[in-house]
Amino acid sequence: MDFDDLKLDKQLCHKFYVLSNRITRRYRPLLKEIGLTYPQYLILMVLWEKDQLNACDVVCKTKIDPGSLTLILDKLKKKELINLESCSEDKRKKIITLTNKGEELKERAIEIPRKLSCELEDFSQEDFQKLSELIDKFSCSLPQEK
Amino acid sequence: MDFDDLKLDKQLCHKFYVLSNRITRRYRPLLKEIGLTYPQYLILMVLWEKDQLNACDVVCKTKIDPGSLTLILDKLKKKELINLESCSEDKRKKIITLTNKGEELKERAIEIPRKLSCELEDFSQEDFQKLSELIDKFSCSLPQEK
DNA sequence: TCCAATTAGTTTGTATGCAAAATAATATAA
DNA sequence: TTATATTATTTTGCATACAAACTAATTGGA
Repeated sequence: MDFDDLKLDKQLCHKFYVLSNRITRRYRPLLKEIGLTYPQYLILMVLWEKDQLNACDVVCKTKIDPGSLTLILDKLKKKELINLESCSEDKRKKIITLTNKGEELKERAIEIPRKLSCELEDFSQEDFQKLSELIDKFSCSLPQEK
Repeated sequence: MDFDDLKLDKQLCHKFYVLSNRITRRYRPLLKEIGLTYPQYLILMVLWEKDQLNACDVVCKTKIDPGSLTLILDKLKKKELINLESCSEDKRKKIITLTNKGEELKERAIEIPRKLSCELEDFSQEDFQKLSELIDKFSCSLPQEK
C-alpha cells in the first residue's frame, strides 16, 4: 500500500500548525512589553475598531473559543483594560467596553504590527497579498462548521 | 494617527491563528476514531516514516515543544503505541520506537488524509501547491529563532 | 585532565483551545 | 399562553504551547 499521503512534509495542516505557532511566538515578546497575550491582543484589536461589543460578537470576529473567552475577559478586566456589564435589554448578553487605560494602550500597540512587518525579508507586498488571498480561498473551500 | 495596521482583518497572523485551529478541529473527529490527538498524530507520522528516533529528532521534525513532548510521549506509551528507552551510547537521549500496535495503526491512519482531501471544494491542486509554496517562502522570510 | 560550555530532556506554572454539559434568558410555535 | 427551541455565556475536564529554571550527561578547550 502507498503511505505517501501520511508523510509529514506533505501535510498542509502541519505547515499551518508550525507557522501559526511560530508567528504567535514572534508576537509574544512585543506583546509582553504591553502586558498582553496573543488572544488578549485579538480581543483588544476588535474593541479598538469598535467599542462596546458583546461576548458573542468578539467570538465571531476573533474566533476565540467561547469557553476560553470568559477567562480571558476576566483577565483583561483585572488589568483594568475593559469593563464588563450585562445588557439591560437582553440579560444573557455581556457588554464589553474599553476603559481609558484600554483605549490608551492602542497607542503603544500600534508599534507592534509596524515592528513585525519590518522583520520580513524577501517577502514582498505582492506575496503577502497573494498568500492572504489563498488562505481566504482555502478557508472558504473548507466545509462550514455548525 | 493612523491605526489601520491594527485592524484585525489585515492581520495575517490572525488568519493563521483561525485557519490552523480550524484545520485541527477538522482532524479531531477522525483522529478520535483512532484514539489520537493532533500532536500525537504528528509524532506517529514521523515514526511511521522512520522508526527509532530520539526525542530531539521528533521535536525537530514536528516542531512540538520539548516540554510538551515529554507528556505526549508518556501518553503514547500508555496507549502502547510506542516504547521508550534510553540510548546506551548517549544516556541523555531517549529512543522512541513503534510497537506493533503503533505500526499497525498506520493502516487506519492512512484513511484520514484521504477523507480530508476529499472535503475540499473549489480548491485545486495548483492552489494547494501555490499555497504550500507561499507558506514555505513566508516561513523562510521570518527571522530565525535561536 | 578538568572545568566550562553545550546538549537532551524534564519540571513547573501560566495561558489557551476545545468538547460537552450546564445555566439562564429570550424567542417561537402550537 | 405555555411548553419547546434557541441563544448567550459559563463551567468542567483534558490536552497542549511555551518560557524558564533545572538535571544529567557529553563535549571541548586550556
